Amino acid sequence: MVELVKVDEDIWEVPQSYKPDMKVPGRIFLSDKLIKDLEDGSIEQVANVATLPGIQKYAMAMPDAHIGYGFPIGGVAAFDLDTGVISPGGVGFDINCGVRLLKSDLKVEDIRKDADNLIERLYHNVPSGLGSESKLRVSDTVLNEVFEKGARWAVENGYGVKADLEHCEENGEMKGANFAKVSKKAHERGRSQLGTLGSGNHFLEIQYVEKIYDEQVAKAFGLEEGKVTVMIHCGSRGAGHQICTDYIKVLEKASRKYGIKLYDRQLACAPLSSEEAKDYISAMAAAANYAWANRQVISHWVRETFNDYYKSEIKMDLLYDVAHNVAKFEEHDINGKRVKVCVHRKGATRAFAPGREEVPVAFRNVGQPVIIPGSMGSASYVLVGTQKAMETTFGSTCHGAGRVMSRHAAKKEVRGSEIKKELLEMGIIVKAPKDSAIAEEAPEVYKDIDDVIEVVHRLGISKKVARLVPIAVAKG
DNA sequence: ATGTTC
Repeated sequence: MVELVKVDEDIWEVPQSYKPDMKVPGRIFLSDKLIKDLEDGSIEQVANVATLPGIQKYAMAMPDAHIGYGFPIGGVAAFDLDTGVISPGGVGFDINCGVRLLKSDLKVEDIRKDADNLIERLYHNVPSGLGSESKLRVSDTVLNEVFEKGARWAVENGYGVKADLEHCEENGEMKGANFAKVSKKAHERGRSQLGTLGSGNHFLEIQYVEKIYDEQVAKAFGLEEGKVTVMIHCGSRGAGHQICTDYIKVLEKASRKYGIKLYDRQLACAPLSSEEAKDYISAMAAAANYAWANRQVISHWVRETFNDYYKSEIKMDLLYDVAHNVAKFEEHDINGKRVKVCVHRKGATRAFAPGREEVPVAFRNVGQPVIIPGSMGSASYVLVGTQKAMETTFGSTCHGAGRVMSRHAAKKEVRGSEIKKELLEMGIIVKAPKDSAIAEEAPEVYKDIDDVIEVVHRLGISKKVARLVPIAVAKG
């Protein structure tokens, strides 16, 4: 196993000499404390990614990194448009898994007594769990619209307001999506799941702003200490999963066809200029749009639930919606030149600096809101994108706490009923379909979110704005 | 993450 070289505080390098075909070195952003939890396999995966054609600067891993399919989760890699590739493994199975944060005007002390009832209703109104089906049934024609318009489809059909769209990455609508590139099977899986949370670490959480770190940015984001927020963490469900599965096969063939040497079969990819890559990109965009529509529909039901419960219109503005599993075409400064590259972020969040045109006008002078969900029962964070991120990580940061124990191991090691009790003693209500779902997501199977955030803050690849603490959580 | 096995 390769020795990591510490090049600076919180920065570790996988030397380019480790594998003969590495085009660039690897960079892993980790504190001395967190490096103990880093699996050897993650380092190997970073090195493997560095062998792919056209990769720029470094193959990177954020402090929440762990082993994933081909690329590590927490991985960032940018590829040159002429010489580089795109890989479904660099995006992930849950295409455009992401997080959004709704801001209410309610105060934490006013809502405590209602939390039990509220989460019960939210749990009822937003279907969750493995294979969960929506109360919304869409026709083929409508589903195609969802694939191509994303959150805009939802807003145009009464699920939310126009302002919501301005507060999503890509306005909740990735261009270039083509439903014709989505298989029949993916269509079928998508039809019944629009407006569902899913399972695993996906959740819907009532929280409050416990602490503000940056008054000026918090003000620009409209965050106030003691105010209630709602966080929604989910993705593209079975549709995105099927699209990923379908295109891994296509790109495995393409890898052979174009003679790309793969250190790991899971790195299947195709040159960005190829037909296979273009098809995957069109389908990936469709999945991304499905995920945005999904989070938008869920947001609408959350608003409805609160309004109905309090018998009045509760302010529930969208702060922002981030995608942490997607590949995007962006301009970055590389070797003194501004070039367009394809940035893969898999379990990594865009953290764009002030001034970037991708950042909504309302936040353009402070930077992009970065929303980082904690594990169940732990804090979540709002951060802000920085120039340092642009220079160091192609404008990227971490996406969460990151696992330290597999789902399988967690189910054996941890008792869900115990966790539920412990959380309740801490004042956190958990609603889940079964106790084993709670065990898989227990706080102790994740790294400490505060440690992960400390690293990205100290590195400056995003800066702390606010810490959010859970009150009640509904999960799949 | 996922109708957890083409």
